[in-house]
Amino acid sequence: MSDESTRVESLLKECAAVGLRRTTALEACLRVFASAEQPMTLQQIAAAPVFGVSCDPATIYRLVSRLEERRIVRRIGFHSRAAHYCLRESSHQDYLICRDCGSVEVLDIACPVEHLEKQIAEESGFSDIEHELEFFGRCATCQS
Amino acid sequence: MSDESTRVESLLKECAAVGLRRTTALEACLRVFASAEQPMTLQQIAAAPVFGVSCDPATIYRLVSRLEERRIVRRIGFHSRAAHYCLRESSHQDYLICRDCGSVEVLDIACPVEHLEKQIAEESGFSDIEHELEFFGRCATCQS
DNA sequence: TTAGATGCAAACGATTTGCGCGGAA
DNA sequence: TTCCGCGCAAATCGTTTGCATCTAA
Repeated sequence: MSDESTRVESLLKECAAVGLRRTTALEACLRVFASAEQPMTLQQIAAAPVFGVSCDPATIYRLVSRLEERRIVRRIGFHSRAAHYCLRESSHQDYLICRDCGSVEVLDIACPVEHLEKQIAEESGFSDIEHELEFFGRCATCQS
Repeated sequence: MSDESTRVESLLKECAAVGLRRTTALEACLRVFASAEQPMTLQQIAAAPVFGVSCDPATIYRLVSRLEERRIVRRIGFHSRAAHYCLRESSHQDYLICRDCGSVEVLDIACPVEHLEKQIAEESGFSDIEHELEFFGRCATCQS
């Protein structure tokens, strides 16, 4: 609650610092992200109850794009047609996705590849390396 | 060459074994996959010179979907809007993608997470687990 | 006052589906 | 002869963009 509000407040400061205006939509959007358990699609964000009925998809699209450019949110691929987004602030996460029902679980493991990034950067000449690791399988429910 | 033909031939046998008919499109499609250096999009496949001028995208879509269902090809997300596909036969690969120009490199590293799959399966109840690991960065060219 | 945001509507690109025809088995 | 696979055309879906209006700074 208050915990989440504090979080949103600090995110808003971060946004202000990178030149974003404090609009209703931004605030609502951050609130959605802060309370989300999992990465969300633009549609899911737009449909969240924080926005009265719902919000214009184009607005959400541009808003989230701005947040992604400023590196406040991270984009995740999964295998669905729609992209998913989550806050960058939380530490890096890896995911386990059911290829039948599409459910997403956040994996609670020490990410095993972070140390590889430096090595790969050196060998390839790439800079600013990040990674994305996903496991796909069939969840218990879908196996029956 | 002849090496590639042998490979295509063996893939065709595999296809026949899972109930696919030996059509011109299937053969051409497998040839494209066999000679591809990297995962390809449906569009790239459809535009390959092996198909006269080009092939109907719907045909490629259904063809590749069938191949994916039969587990002959694997689908890969990357972050582009279009999905990429590659043959499953080759051993598992991890990728390094430039987030500016979209170029794809196949990483020549021992994949560090394969041993995690069993552990994750046990803890989560998921079955048939596979993973996808991608590194994103800016390639040397895009840094200038 | 003014540059950045929003809403609405229309354009796009990548699938995805319906349907009638043709060819592999 | 039968059923799978193909091409064409149309529908979907998730963005992505143009433009006029609004508003935080």
